[in-house]
Amino acid sequence: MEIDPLGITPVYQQLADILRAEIRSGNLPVGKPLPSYVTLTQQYEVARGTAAKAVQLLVKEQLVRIVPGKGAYVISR
Amino acid sequence: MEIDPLGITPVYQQLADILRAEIRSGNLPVGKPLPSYVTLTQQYEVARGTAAKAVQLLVKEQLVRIVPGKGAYVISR
DNA sequence: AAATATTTGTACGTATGTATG
DNA sequence: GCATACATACGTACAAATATT
Repeated sequence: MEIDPLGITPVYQQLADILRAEIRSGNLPVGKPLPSYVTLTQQYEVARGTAAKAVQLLVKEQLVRIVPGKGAYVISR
Repeated sequence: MEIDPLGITPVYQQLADILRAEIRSGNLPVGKPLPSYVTLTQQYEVARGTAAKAVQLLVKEQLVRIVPGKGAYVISR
């Protein structure tokens, strides 16, 4: 999956879409943490705040639960 | 109302609290827009993103509705 | 017990895009 | 076209929570 920084869809949405797809597919299994912000920023070349915003969307969708100091864990798919 | 940048409560929460109080008191009446981000940043000496985050909280609480290019209007109190 | 590393939380400042008037 | 206002995005920095050494 690729992110288009110039696309119509905001980058944070694109990233959330990617992560959601990874969760739904089981590629990111329940109980496992998402890649850290640092990893996400490097892997998708987005800013940290953008990565955080994307993950927050998934939290709102109750797909992940964030544990400060630990990670963002997949709780459902 | 004052913001304490070193307080326990996050600045964006403090600002949201202040604005909420202004709305509840009728000081910021229904139908009127909140001060703009520029005004908020100057008045409370916070960053623009912080002001935006505070206003977003009020949106979530359905106290205000943001109209892009116009302002953040009080819709309830 | 203490120091270090990792990860999320908050906050800053800045730049650019989009919508409205 | 221009000014105003919100939206998105970047990069950076430090604090707080957690885990490990």
